Amino acid sequence: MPEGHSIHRVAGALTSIFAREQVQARSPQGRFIAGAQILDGQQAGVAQAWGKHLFLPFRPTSQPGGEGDTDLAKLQAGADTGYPNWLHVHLGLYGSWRFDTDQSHPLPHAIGAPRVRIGEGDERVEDAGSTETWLLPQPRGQVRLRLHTEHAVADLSGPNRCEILDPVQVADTLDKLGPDPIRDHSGDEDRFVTLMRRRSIPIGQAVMDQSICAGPGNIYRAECLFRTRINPNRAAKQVSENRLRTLWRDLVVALREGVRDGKIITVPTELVPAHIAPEDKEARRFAVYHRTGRSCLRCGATVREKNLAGRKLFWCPGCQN
DNA sequence: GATACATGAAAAG
DNA sequence: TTTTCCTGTATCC
Repeated sequence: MPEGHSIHRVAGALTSIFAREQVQARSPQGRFIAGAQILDGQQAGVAQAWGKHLFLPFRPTSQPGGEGDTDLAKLQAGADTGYPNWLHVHLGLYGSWRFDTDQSHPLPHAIGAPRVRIGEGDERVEDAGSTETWLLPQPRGQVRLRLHTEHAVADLSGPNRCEILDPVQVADTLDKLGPDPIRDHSGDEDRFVTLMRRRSIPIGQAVMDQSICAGPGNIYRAECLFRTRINPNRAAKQVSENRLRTLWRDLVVALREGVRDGKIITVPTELVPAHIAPEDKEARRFAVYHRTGRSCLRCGATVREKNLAGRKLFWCPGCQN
């Protein structure tokens, strides 16, 4: 259940273990055999994330060329990256990446629904890729795609999307996405404001609309609207430009902290409870998310919950106006 | 053993 | 607006 910050961490992990390496690809589960066959034996480039979308570029080892620049903004503008095959993964609600490495690479933390590492405790097998000092762990559960070298393995389970795109298709995918606060390129804040002010849907819904803003999920939308005191039920176009700018900047801060920390902690320092009730452990991490019926850490009003477009929305009716 | 649920999004109605 | 897809875990019999 990852929001955008997790995907940027996945990109970092995949880059650290696979970039510039020749990678073996398999589909232990069997649902991505043709795709794995295309990637198998190819050289990976630097992985990229845009919102919740992950892109890992590949090219045949026979293909000449230098480093190759996999920057998505340049690709979107039509530049040749030197990589013909792009693995595109969206984890959806319960996809996950899990990693194992030998001693040569730091072990990336698992990302997604099952927050456990592969490797430890798992049965190991002498498989292609195993070395004298490192045996590949047996795939656990439904592994759609396994990527590995002699030093590291990444297992992908339960993705919403897992496909191979050519550069034009990658650009088409990016065209449908709004600006990503983690990337925060110049002009992104203006674009965010423009897109928001065109919409009559509640801003609580708009923040999660990936064509307006790519990256925030249910937690960041609740927490950042709380932090900026915006009522999520208000129509997006009805929120002042100033407050929209404040919201964008808060999303930039919150999501980037998420990338840095590897977890979502959004309670402002001054609101962190000195001591917390046993039944309210979440209060240290979240101000409103999953705090229905509890007292607002800022104003004391009772935090509310309701269903909005199929997802649970949490907010404080006291201080979000 | 059901069953509900999850930090998502697209398709179907 | 509802259904569907993808998987694993928690919780309830």
